[in-house]
Amino acid sequence: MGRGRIEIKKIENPTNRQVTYSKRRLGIMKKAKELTVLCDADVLVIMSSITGKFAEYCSPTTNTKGLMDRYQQVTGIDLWKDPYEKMQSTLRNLEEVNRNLRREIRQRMGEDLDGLSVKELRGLEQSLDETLMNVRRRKYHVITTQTDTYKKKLRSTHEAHKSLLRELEMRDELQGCGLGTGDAPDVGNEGARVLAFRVQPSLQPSILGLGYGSHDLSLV
Amino acid sequence: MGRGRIEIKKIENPTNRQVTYSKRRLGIMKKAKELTVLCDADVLVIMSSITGKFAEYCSPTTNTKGLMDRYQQVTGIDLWKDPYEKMQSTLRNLEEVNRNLRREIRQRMGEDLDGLSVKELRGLEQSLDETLMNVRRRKYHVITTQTDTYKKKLRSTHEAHKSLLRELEMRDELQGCGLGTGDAPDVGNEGARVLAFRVQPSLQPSILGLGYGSHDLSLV
DNA sequence: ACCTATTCATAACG
DNA sequence: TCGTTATGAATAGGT
Repeated sequence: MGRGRIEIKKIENPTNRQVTYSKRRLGIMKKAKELTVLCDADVLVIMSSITGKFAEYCSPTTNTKGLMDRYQQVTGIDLWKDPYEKMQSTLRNLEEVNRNLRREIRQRMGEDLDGLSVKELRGLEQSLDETLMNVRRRKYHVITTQTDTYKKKLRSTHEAHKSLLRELEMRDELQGCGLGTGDAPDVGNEGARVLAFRVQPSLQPSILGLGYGSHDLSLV
Repeated sequence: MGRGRIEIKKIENPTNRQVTYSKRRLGIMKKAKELTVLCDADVLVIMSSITGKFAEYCSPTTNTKGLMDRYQQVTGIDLWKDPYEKMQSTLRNLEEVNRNLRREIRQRMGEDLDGLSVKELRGLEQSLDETLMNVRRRKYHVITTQTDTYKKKLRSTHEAHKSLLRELEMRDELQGCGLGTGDAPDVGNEGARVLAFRVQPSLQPSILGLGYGSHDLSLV
């Protein structure tokens, strides 16, 4: 068709190619529409030129998604069925695991114990006992460490204080008397205040919202 | 085209319609292929006649799924993107929750305590203490209940045994002497055997595989 | 976007 | 479903 036949191979001239694409695209669209009407068929056509522009025709009786769904249902081709189902099973699995974890936590909080046998209760009791010892050990360790830190800081503060006093005394001696000793008590107060501030334990609230004592388990 | 023009409306003659469908289907396929080659374009065509048979053409450079993916990406049309992404975010969320639950369990098992402050440790300690009391209470309750049950069963078995004995004695008395007393010890043995069986404590292992003392948390 | 010579698709029929 | 053919439709190349 057209002035002389053409070989069916890629048209090298880009302009020509684009023109031909437009024309033939319309042609296919028209054919698709005609087929839809003439034969009462469902047709889906999607085209994209090298420029990335998409063109679509879908018979009015359906829509793209519906037709694709039916298509893959008939062909049995996965398309996205496989990853979807995999994901779904992963999800179910995670939910199951989650339920178990929650139940375990509840049991480790002394709730929901009705289903446990004496043997299991004994095991739980022992585990809790060991945990309690661990927690206490850890607590004492943290407290000791903190205390040591404070002691060291206190010591260094005292050192600084003393050296300041010494310096002042030396200055006093160098500059002679007459400035009094009013500064020394002040410096002492200052040190005490700093200490009081530092000794304040760092009561930062749990970053992750873990508040032991107010477990509501209302996650998700 | 063809011997005389035709109006573009549904072909009423089913045979004719089917024939036309087949021919035009091939025609569109051919055109699609030509467009693919001539213009280096991606083309997807899916057709289904009223009989439900599907026919597909997809340019060789891609595949149906790939082209559909790109198509919906460009158009932004949902298609199945929405449910998929929703699911993905749900999944991520569940995984996050899961991690938190596991961490909490680990902490309630005395591990992973390094990140906790003294206050949190104190709270955990108290919670564990309370839990321990709960568990012990529950254990004693279960043991007591079981013991009571066994006692009752034992008592009722004894009653049954005694009444059997009484009956036998009555029979012996009614039938007069001469049959000996060989039956009575036998019946007694039978009763003792039944009792021994009943007294067996039902040490069913945890149905859900929760074995306190061997927590590996290797779920999922 | 339009024109037109030419090729192609296909309706009707066997 | 397949082949043939007359005919109208599609379109390549040019403006």
